[in-house]
Amino acid sequence: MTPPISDIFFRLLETYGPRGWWPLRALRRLDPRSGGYHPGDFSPPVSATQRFEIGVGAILTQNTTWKQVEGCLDTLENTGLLVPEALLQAPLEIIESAIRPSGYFRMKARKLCEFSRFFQQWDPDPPPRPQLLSVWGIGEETADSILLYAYGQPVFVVDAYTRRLVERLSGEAAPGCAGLRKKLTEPFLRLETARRAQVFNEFHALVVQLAKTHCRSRPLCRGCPLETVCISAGR
DNA sequence: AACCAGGACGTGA
DNA sequence: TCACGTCATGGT
Repeated sequence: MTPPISDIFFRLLETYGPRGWWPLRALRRLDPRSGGYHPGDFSPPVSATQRFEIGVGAILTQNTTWKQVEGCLDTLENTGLLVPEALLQAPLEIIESAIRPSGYFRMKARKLCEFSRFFQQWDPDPPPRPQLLSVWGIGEETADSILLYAYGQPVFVVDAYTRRLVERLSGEAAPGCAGLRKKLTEPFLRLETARRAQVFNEFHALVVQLAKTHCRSRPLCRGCPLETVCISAGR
């Protein structure tokens, strides 16, 4: 039978160690495994500048690799656009050219403007989830990432990787996004809020790591840290 | 050379 | 609600 979710979490944590998300550019040099910092140090991130960077990054990384996004964040920063006020008064073509490598650059330029306006209204208060979801360009995963990583809210981020992992572990179809989030959240409800946020912070980062190395669309089960507990293991 | 990447939206059934 | 097309660049 599939082990408890907490067991999955600890197996991943033992294997990969703390991931140190969100990967803010200011922290790029620090190696999460070098002991240079502790993942709890950044939840929640301290400055409005960093919260905005997280939101922008969450949008830019939609269906794209983080590596592409990093370059775009640098370009935005270097052109003075990594600030909500500046983004809102900049010509659309300037924004588009700055974020081109992240793909969907026309859509994402619009999304960044929508998010900037929203950010001005709410930050530094953590926005209510429904309000965040009402922003054009911010869906469930992006909203949850922002709530968790920018505002330290105890939200379990459910993305395509999470669903894939759960389905492979159990061998059966997972519930919808809301149902899956509830199912994954419940085992941790006895933890106090800040600790829960810290666990969810690491958990999502670890799931992404697993998805990149083993639990890919074409699975590489050899050497997977969950090989002994996964019903689909062996391919 | 197809396939995938830390999705979301619009549309028609 | 769900399936499907669209958005787009870059790495493997």
